[in-house]
Amino acid sequence: MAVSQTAEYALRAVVWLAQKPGEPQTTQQLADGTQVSPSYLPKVLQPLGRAGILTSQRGINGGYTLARDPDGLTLLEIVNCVDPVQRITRCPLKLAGHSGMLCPLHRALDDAMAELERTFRETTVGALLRENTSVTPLCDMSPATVSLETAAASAKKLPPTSN
Amino acid sequence: MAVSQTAEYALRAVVWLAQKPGEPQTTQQLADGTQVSPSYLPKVLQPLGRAGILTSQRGINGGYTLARDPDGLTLLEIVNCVDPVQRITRCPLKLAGHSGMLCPLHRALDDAMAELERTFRETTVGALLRENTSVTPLCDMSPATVSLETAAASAKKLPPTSN
DNA sequence: TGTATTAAAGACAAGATTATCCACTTGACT
DNA sequence: AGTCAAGTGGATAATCTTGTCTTTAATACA
Repeated sequence: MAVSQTAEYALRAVVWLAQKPGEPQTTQQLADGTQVSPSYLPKVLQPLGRAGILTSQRGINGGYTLARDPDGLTLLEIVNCVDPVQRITRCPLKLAGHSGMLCPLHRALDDAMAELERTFRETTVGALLRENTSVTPLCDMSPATVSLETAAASAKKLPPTSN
Repeated sequence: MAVSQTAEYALRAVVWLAQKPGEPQTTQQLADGTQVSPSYLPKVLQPLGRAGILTSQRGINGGYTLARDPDGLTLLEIVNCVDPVQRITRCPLKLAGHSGMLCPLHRALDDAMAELERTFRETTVGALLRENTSVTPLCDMSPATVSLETAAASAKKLPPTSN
């Protein structure tokens, strides 16, 4: 039982975008920065676009931009776009007498999902960025890694943009 | 994001068995009672057997029996047998500088998984059975349902055992 | 010892998730 | 308009989860 790959990818992408406000990031840039396959990433981002969490722009200087204030954007909204937290509202066994109420087992399972939901709802992207842990703001760019990544990126095909 | 089918099935089966102490339940009885496919159920139960949560006995009067005291048996142990709660112990992106500590994003994700784990660990099977809700102890047998189920079961092939 | 009953194990099928690729559209900038 | 750089959408493949079936092994009982 884990956060799905797709949800992971979506969260990484949004956090990355939140660190690049006003700079549209191409699929390639996002894929490099978040270590997600560039061919799969668009599939992950499309639901986020439809939900208004990010905007996409085609053509030169296009890419994805965060459309929401990071401080008002919860992790729950993001995961719910791509892999919704499924609450249990009625007994999965269709049993007579379980109309409104859940049996103890499914009550317990739904409580667990509710906890998960709460944790995700209480964390905003903005709050993540402001945490000053020793490691890094997001999940990337310690000095060594940054130089490696940009080296790899420019080696591929990117012009030496200032980044 | 939800509890997997397999984990659901395992939990249903264990709760069912906890309600039938000392009466080995055959795959068919368990499948009827928990509404799990009788051809899939054995696959779900085998890991529970290996973990010592239940015992199985072949032959006449065989079946599955709960091997543990329901009050000492947590939901976490059960789900961990078939669909382990995966904690995040190191950054999924292999980044330099993230040896011991998680970045804020993965810290948050792991916190959510920890909450899930805690909820499951704090609920025992015994506690579920003792809850006296209006619905029923487990997820089954309101009077109407019981008669329907036993009717269906005996219609299939079971001799009119006293049950 | 033989037979009926039951779980165990493994091969296989169906479905969902994850991932790849290509043709197409949009947009910016000559 | 023409051209290049991007995202969009659809078809397809690979992998994992879920489910089925058949054969085998164990157990009880006559």
